[in-house]
Amino acid sequence: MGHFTDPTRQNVNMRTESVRAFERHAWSADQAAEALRAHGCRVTRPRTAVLRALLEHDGPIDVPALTRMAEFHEPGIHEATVYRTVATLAEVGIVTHVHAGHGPALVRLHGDVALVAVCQDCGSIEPVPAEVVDALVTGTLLTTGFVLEPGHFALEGICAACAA
Amino acid sequence: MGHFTDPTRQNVNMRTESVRAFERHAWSADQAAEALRAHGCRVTRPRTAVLRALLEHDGPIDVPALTRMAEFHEPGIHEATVYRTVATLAEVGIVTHVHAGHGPALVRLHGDVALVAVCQDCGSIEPVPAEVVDALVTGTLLTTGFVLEPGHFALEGICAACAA
DNA sequence: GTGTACCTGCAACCAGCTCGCAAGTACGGT
DNA sequence: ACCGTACTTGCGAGCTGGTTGCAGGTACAC
Repeated sequence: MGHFTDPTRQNVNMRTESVRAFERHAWSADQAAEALRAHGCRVTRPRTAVLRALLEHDGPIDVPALTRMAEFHEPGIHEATVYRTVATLAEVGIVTHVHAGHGPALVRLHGDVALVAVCQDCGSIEPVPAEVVDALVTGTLLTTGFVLEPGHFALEGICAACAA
Repeated sequence: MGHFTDPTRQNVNMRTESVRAFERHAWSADQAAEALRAHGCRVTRPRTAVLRALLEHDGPIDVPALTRMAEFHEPGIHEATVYRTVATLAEVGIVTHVHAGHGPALVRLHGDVALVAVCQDCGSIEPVPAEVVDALVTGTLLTTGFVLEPGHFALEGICAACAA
């Protein structure tokens, strides 16, 4: 799978500045718990487990995989609970979810770079450089008045490796 | 719903050149039938009904709505048949389908402009100008090597009307 | 006209996701 | 430290969008 689906490898030296910016996020476990409480939500063991799983896994991840990771911290956690937790975290502003073509939606921490491209061949997920995203958003805004929200959708195509 | 979901209204004078270009397509019913035969596919009454419905309805449309329109030409046509017909037409290259967020996929004739934006508020569908699309595709290609296929996904955000 | 391979209608099925409900638990109040 | 209540969770049923297996029908080559 993609660069961001394997939490054990980092390979930071192979990545550009914009790629590393994509992986950075503004949330720690404490900040997230604080944000939850600020919204009148309780900080429960299942929610903490989902948050820890999200923090461990940089990059977009689908709910079944996220559940398996959260299960490491909270055995027996139910997938429906993870769906509800993700919805709660989205309301609070900690995560967003993107729809990448046919498959399930992908959950990710609400970071600074917000647009990803999914390979139709191998399913890998790659970030799109911030300057390209900016050009798209401002270009669309100026020509049509449409305000794009890059955190809520994904681009599709063929990645460099599969195209070769 | 959006500008392209109501086949009875045209309002051409309110639209820009790029918008009208979006509505033009390269297919007539005869050309499409020819393309089907060239691929070894039979030209049946249900398929003709779906094609006529697509030609009547400029712009993206989901399968349930397309089925209702096709039913006008071929009463009793089954939704599963329309799904299969759309898949066949996609193989032949007559249509593409885009995934627009949460809802069903949208089917459209394989025309000249390939990227649309869907309003999360009102569901309206607007084309993105060709120059913005080109900048996105070439910018992504040059910086990451990723080959985007704008015909297969949609952008999301808030349209000018809803933003106001 | 005839045969056959493809296509259609139908219903069952599947994936992704949501919901209703009873049991459990975080946390403000005391 | 304890209690009470309102929020959360696990669980299973259910919903939506889409696919598939199969028996019967039909386009089209001959």
